[in-house]
Amino acid sequence: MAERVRLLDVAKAAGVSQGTASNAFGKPDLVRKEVRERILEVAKELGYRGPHVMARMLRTGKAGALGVVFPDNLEYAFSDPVAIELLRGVGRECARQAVNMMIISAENPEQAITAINNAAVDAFLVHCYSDDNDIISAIQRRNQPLVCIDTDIAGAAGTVVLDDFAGAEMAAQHLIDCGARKFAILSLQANKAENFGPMNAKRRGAVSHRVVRERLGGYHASLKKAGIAIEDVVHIECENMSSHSAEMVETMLRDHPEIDGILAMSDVIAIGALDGARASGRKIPDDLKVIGFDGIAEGERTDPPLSSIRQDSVEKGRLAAEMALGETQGDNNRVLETSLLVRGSTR
Amino acid sequence: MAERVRLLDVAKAAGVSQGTASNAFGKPDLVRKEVRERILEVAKELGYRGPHVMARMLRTGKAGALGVVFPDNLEYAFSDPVAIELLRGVGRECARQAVNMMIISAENPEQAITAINNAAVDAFLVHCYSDDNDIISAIQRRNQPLVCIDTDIAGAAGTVVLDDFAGAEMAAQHLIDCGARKFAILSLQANKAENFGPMNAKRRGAVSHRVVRERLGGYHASLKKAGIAIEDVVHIECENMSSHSAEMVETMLRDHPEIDGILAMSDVIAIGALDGARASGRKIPDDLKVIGFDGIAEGERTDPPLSSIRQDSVEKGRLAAEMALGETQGDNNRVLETSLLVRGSTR
DNA sequence: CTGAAAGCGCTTACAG
DNA sequence: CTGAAAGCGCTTACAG
Repeated sequence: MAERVRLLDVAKAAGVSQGTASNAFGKPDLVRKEVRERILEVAKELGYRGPHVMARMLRTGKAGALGVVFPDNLEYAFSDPVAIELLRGVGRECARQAVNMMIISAENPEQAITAINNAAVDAFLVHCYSDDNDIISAIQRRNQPLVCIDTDIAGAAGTVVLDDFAGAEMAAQHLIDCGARKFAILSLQANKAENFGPMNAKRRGAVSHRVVRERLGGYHASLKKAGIAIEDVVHIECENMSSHSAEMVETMLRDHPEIDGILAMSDVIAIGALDGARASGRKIPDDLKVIGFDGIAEGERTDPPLSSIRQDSVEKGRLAAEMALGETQGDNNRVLETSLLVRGSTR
Repeated sequence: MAERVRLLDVAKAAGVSQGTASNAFGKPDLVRKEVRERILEVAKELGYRGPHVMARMLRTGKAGALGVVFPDNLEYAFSDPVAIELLRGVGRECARQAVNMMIISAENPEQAITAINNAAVDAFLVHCYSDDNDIISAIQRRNQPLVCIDTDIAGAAGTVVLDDFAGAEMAAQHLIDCGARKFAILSLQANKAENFGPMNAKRRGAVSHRVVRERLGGYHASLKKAGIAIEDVVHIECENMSSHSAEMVETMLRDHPEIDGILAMSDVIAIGALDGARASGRKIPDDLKVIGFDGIAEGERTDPPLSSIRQDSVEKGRLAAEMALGETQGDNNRVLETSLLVRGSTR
């Protein structure tokens, strides 16, 4: 490959100083029109490809990119429908602000830290459930704006979370209103230790993921209000994967045939629950009512269509990106609302 | 904020040269253990945050990131299930090679070109349908490895495409084997001009998107072989969106009630076709057989489950990333195979 | 194994 | 509006 043409080469060939040549590209208003055009023409003749990105970055200190990290599970970003919606929102805001989107990729936590240190970005966005995390610390060490989604982290420039408590309250209240009395709660993973299956009271007390804690609290609040004892509620911790929750629900319905209402902490889990319930011979919503959480599009096509608590994940991502990129004034701890979405799986 | 601590500050404080300090971080083997440890300790005391990313990039010329561009439609990346699978594959390979993933984001083509010029990456991956494209030219001007997915572009370092022709042949042959005789083809967008609706012979001759050209060719080959005249086949160009194809199919079945086989160029289109056919009172597969293309997971849950031509989009993305990052020897024009996926929508 | 020096390519005060 | 100069922070030949 030929030697790279530099700005200085262009400047010399055009008979101007390097500074003027630089301005011709970066600040066109500062250069007289004829001069600018001559510089651009000479540049084209020499095959100059425009200012070197890395050099400009070093000089200006601006990377023109937003880093996005998924510390809990790095492949998760492109698997979970909710995470994808989030990315769509982030992408939208990045496009609006003419900033690229750097997805930090790694196979394991150690590599993730290296990846974070190697990323030329102006700010970070983190989606995670827990806050005690080496990856988070690595980001904080970079000393750049950091916005957290779905969890609170001390020292973050901002936080975007859902009013998970209120959403869960709504979900449980809705099932109660539909006549359910014997409840099962299908929980998302509650903390770092993977411990899928029945969730006893001890484990329910050791929840470190904010989302799980809040949603559990919301469910319980409505159930208690309706006079239902929490000890009588079946709790199961599920992987966020339909095939897994389907199995869990089949087993559960064998052990607890009386269950007539399922509160699932995600639509992905709820969709599996529909499968498991159908395989167990239950008619939904007649025998058993199921409500999910998130309101993903796929819930429209299930059999029956899935009731849920709708959240606007796209907006969640967009807003977080906006905050990270520093266009937001004032309050930097945002709580987004949810709404009840009634479809065929409850009545 | 305090002044940034530089490597030179660390070197001075540790009583070594800057070069040695640099090696302590980047090439630990070249520095005696005690010296290295002293340097690292001094660094920690001074609050040195590790080598400045941009400076290292400028010096080494390596960005440690792969650029990913979706020139046809920039929001498409996080909307289309097939694009998301592609991204998952790219992400997986990036993780394997410890490289980050830079998604080029922009609201319009002009901004996209700026975004490309501002991206500090080592190589580009492009997913697109057409090859005549200002955005592609902008990437090529960067003079970095470029791998194209789903289209051929002159001067690309590599290409990953599907054997779309063979896949489409299989799809049509399968419907013929199932007894269909009166066909409709639901095409993806055929070229830059959005021209949704009936697709006459003239427009069928002006297809610039490779995928559409190949799939159309494959369908036609099987149909001709079965003695079906192409002029009798209804062709409709659809937006790649289920709600749109559903409408198109309702109208189509009103105008052409004889249709008993639908060949859809994507599963997203096919899923809409199922809706449209159901709304028109057709029983699938008894009255009408439908086959899609792609084999996305969502096709398992439709009513009835969708037959399709399966492609491995994850592997497509992964392979393209591998090629772009230069780990591939030999042939750099890969053609991936497809397979027939028979489910409830055909019999 | 260590040190002194050059230079990656640019932008931005500064002086005119 | 233009030019000369400094410096962003690092890594890497090179000489010892």
